[in-house]
Amino acid sequence: MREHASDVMQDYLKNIYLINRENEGQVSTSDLAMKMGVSAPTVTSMLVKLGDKGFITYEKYKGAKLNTEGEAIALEILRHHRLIERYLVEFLGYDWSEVHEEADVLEHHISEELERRIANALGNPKYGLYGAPIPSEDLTSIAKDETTKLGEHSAGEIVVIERVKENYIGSENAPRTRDSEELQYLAEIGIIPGKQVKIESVAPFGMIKVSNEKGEHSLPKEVSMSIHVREI
Amino acid sequence: MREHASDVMQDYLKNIYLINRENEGQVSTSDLAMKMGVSAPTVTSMLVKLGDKGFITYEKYKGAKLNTEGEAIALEILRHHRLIERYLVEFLGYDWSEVHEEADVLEHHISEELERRIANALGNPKYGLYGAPIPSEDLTSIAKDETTKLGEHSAGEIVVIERVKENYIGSENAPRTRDSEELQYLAEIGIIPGKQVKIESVAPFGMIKVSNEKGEHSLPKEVSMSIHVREI
DNA sequence: GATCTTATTTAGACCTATCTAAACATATAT
DNA sequence: ATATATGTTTAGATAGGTCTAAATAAGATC
Ligand SMILES: [Mn+2]
Ligand SMILES: [Mn+2]
Ligand SMILES: [Mn+2]
Ligand SMILES: [Mn+2]
Repeated sequence: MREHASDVMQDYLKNIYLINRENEGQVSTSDLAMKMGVSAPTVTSMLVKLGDKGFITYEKYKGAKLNTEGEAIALEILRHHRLIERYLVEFLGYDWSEVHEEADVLEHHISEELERRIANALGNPKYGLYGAPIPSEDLTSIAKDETTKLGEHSAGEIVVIERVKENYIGSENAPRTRDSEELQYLAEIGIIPGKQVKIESVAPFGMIKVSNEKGEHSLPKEVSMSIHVREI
Repeated sequence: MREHASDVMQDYLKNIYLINRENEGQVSTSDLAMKMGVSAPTVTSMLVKLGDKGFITYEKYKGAKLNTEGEAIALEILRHHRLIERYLVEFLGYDWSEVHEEADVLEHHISEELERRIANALGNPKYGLYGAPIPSEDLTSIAKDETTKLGEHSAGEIVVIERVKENYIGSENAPRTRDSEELQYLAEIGIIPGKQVKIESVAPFGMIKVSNEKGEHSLPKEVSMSIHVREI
């Protein structure tokens, strides 16, 4: 029936999907290499394989784009990831800053049965931590993200944090995965889903200054663009 | 520090440990091949690698024996396995016949942190499903198995089922892993931890006939030797 | 103890995922 | 339009885990 995708391939497909969310069009070799933490030639050879298996359409020097099958796999893994994260927080007392790496491994190794049971225990949620939408069980739909980015707001506005992204575009325009320490720091200064912040000013270089009950905090552009909020 | 053991190596070490429990002395290439579901040459080459890494002592044509390091890894994986099985049953409503395969995969992929949280949720138990002893967190001790084997009892005795082994020595003297259907069948005829059976007779070839509220059931030697009980 | 049988190892191959160094293509700047 | 810089692919190598076919060692039988 469906071609088999190894764990590693699943990660490539998931990351192609995630990069593509940020960055419409084809996904480049170097963006993927950065995200996957491997060399560019490694990516090239993998893209060829993924293309042969029909998961993606790959054009030399142009980049990769998911096909229907590849997207289904990406959504499947993303669903696992977000369900696992939420489960670990709600049922095993993890802090939201600690679950990402655990989920990044387990996402490839839970059975469909365990996925169902975890989803069920959580009440079959449509959103995971920080409002990240969870693909539906049949992998046909994924809730739309209704939020805006903190970095797009202007001085004086008050917003509610909805979501702190795990993956974002870093300072050199390279995608990266935020690590626990970074998430922890943001938590410490009160950048936590559900909490409010006021935009104090937007300084040069897109630096943004926000305030909350923990005081005033300056965030660089890349960071403020990775925090999703809702205006009130 | 410690040499790295891949997932596959972890399974070899775990299975060397388990075979050795049944069968004192060195573990043979063919027993391991059977248990792992791979060819004999594959095992030979893996035993050489495990020897080079210091996990086992391997002598050509004589078989393998775990070293301290290899045993620690085996116990670690076994601990994960048994904690996961019990967690799935107690917290996610799995039936005890369904969890083995799930645990066989997940045992390699949970972090030490998740292991601790799972153990904690279960009250840091010393025994898993069917009374299978769980190695301690520091991997130095494992509770002793106080049970006897159903197949060692005589007609007239009444025993309580303590444990239905997942791994046992099959009819051709080859170790095998019991599958869900088999566990399910045993469950259906009332061979379930905690339940009593009376030994009705011991027939030729070690065939044993037992009775309980579900009626009379005949079990072949290999099966009766894989069911641990306590006399009352 | 010579012979037959069975267990084990050796040899040689393949597939996956990765790397570095070198070649080449595309995009940018002068 | 040419030169330069950057991004991408090709080439060739390595390591892990597996296989089948063939050689060889150990164990069992007579
Ligand atoms: Mn992953
Ligand atoms: Mn799934
Ligand atoms: Mn396993
Ligand atoms: Mn552990």
